[in-house]
Amino acid sequence: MAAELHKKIRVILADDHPVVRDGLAAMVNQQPDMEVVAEAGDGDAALTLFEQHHPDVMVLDLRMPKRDGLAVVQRVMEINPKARLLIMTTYDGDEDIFQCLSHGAKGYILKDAPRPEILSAIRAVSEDRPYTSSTVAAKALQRMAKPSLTERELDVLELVAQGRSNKDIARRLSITEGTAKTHVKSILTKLDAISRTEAVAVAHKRGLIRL
Amino acid sequence: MAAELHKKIRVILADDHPVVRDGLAAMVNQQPDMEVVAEAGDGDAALTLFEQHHPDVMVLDLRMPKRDGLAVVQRVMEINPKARLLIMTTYDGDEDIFQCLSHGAKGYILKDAPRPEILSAIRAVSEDRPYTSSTVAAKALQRMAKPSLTERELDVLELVAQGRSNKDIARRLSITEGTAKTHVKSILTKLDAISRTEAVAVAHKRGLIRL
DNA sequence: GACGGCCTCCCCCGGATGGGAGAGGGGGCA
DNA sequence: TGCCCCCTCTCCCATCCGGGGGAGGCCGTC
Repeated sequence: MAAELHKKIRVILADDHPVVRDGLAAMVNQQPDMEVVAEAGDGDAALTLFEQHHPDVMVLDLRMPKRDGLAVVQRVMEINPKARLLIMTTYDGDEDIFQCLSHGAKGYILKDAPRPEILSAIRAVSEDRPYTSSTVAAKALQRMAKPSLTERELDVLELVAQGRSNKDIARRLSITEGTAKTHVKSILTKLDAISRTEAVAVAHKRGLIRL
Repeated sequence: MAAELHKKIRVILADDHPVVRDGLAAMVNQQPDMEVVAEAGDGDAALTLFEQHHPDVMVLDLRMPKRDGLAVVQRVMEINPKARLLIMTTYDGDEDIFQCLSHGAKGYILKDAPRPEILSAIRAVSEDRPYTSSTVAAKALQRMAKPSLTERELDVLELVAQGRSNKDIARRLSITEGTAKTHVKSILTKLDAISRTEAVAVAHKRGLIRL
């Protein structure tokens, strides 16, 4: 398969750390079968460059200024549903990866992956084959088994994580305190937590919330 | 100052992301006045390589497997109090940086810093001049003004963040529930929070706890 | 139409939590 | 020695929180 010399894999890198971009670029450009055609430091730039270059693969950091990885994935898939996106991030507990994958990203890989794994992920995605690191695959299975929170519950959870009281949450969401309590109780049940503080801890661990 | 050709700055890089090491190495080795003499992927390796090479500067990631940046700083300063360490991390809300700086690290810089800033930080530290990014300096001032938690309070805070009840905390720390409550109340006062959940949120924001 | 999920609201109640105030012992520091 | 901080423990009390229910309305799908 490395014998296909007719065309190099054209790659765009999007990551807000110059250092990481340098490392990836060096790694990619050393390969005979791929090359970096552009680099972006934020989500907006990634979109612009994607439309300019139409790369074979775009490597996307999940956490970026201006527009995060998920937003970029959504927009890119609107522009070109056949786009091949490889999500790259630091933390493997991130809930967003599932969102990205379900929105059409072809692969997911951790930043601390060894070089060969990163390169083979890029090659896989370039050929339209999905690539998911084993740890993520395992988490996906776990996740399927567990009940997921509704939109409203996520709204409430976010406020709970900020340390708001039920009364305060009710005020901010324009619902009664009783309803807020109902949501909180539901969250506790689904996350298998005894207190709101534990729920926040669990939510953090599962990447349901950030910041 | 770039005219001092008699000796290159000898640098060790310690970071658990191969990609980041590649990026830094490429950047450093392009400079006429510095070179990378070794790379480490975890804290233990960093220590071993430090003793082998006695570099002019060691660039240290705060979050590393086996032994984190702070532990490496402490150990290195025991071995050689004159060692020049540059701490590098992703997140600027991290409380550990102050620990590192007070334990003798010479500089601190964010991973998303532009290339020139990283290079000048390495040069500064190599000349034994402190280097601290402006955002960190600002935070340090803020921090001085605010009351800091005691050791015991941090113990309690960690358990609170895990979602433990006062009773549970008391059991784990072998104190009475009343005492646990006293600590929690003190934490709330110092962090200016109304509830334990808000305290956890504030603590996260200030980098007092992790995970 | 019937079913089920989601959001909204309601009830009761015991235990946990937070606010206020006090107090003793130990260790460090002037 | 005296002072101050930290850790420990105590008591009181209003409030919040979490567990147990139930229930109506609005959506979809089957």
